[in-house]
Amino acid sequence: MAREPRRSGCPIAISLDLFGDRWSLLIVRDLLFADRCTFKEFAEADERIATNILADRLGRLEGAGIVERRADPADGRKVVYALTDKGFDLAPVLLEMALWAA
Amino acid sequence: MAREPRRSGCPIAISLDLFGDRWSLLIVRDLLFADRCTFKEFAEADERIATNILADRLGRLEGAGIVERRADPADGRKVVYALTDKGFDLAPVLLEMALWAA
DNA sequence: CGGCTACCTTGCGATTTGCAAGCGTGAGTC
DNA sequence: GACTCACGCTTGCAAATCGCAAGGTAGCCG
Repeated sequence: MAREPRRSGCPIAISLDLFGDRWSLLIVRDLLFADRCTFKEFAEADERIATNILADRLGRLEGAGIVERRADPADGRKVVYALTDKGFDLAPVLLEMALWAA
Repeated sequence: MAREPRRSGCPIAISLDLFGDRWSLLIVRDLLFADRCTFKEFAEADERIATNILADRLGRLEGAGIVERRADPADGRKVVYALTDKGFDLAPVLLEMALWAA
């Protein structure tokens, strides 16, 4: 998996390097608004992300400190994903995007 | 140039279908904050977008009603791009992204 | 006209995507 | 323990997209 080089110091460009694609923010949306937090639940969202892309994006988001993975203590097969504080801070971005489209 | 199929009714997904890539919002940023409005100026921004990608993204943004192209009356070679109202409405999205990265 | 500039377009190799199938481990059942 | 399924990935491979470089067309400038 190629690591994105930082293209410029512009904060907007930095943000886009981290989640400037058609899938990353949908995962954050699911975590914030749709109560989805497992691999399977993300994969079953309406937009039908492919599982390899999903695994890649979850890895990147984790690497960027936006989400955290934890084993489910109740079921060792499950991995529960959760937003970090940095991830929660993306809520206004998603909110503005939703407002714009509406 | 493939037209994106609408993947779901979610307003966030709709937004991402239109500008969910690493370049589209940088063009909007240039128009909003950097006083850039011609092809050459966009191409010379720090992030160094390739010219074929730039032409493609400008076409998509125009198709989405986010930017408008006009011939420069003073110089027939130049094409001046400008944001539509719909394009200006993206300012809060970019602002939140910049705040998040900072 | 001749040279220059602005805006694209084309060719093409490299990367990324998307679909499907498969794998490994843990849970539940007997 | 053996058997079966569920979950979270990984792999293979064709197709689409990207990015670099080069070319092409039309307008300006002398």
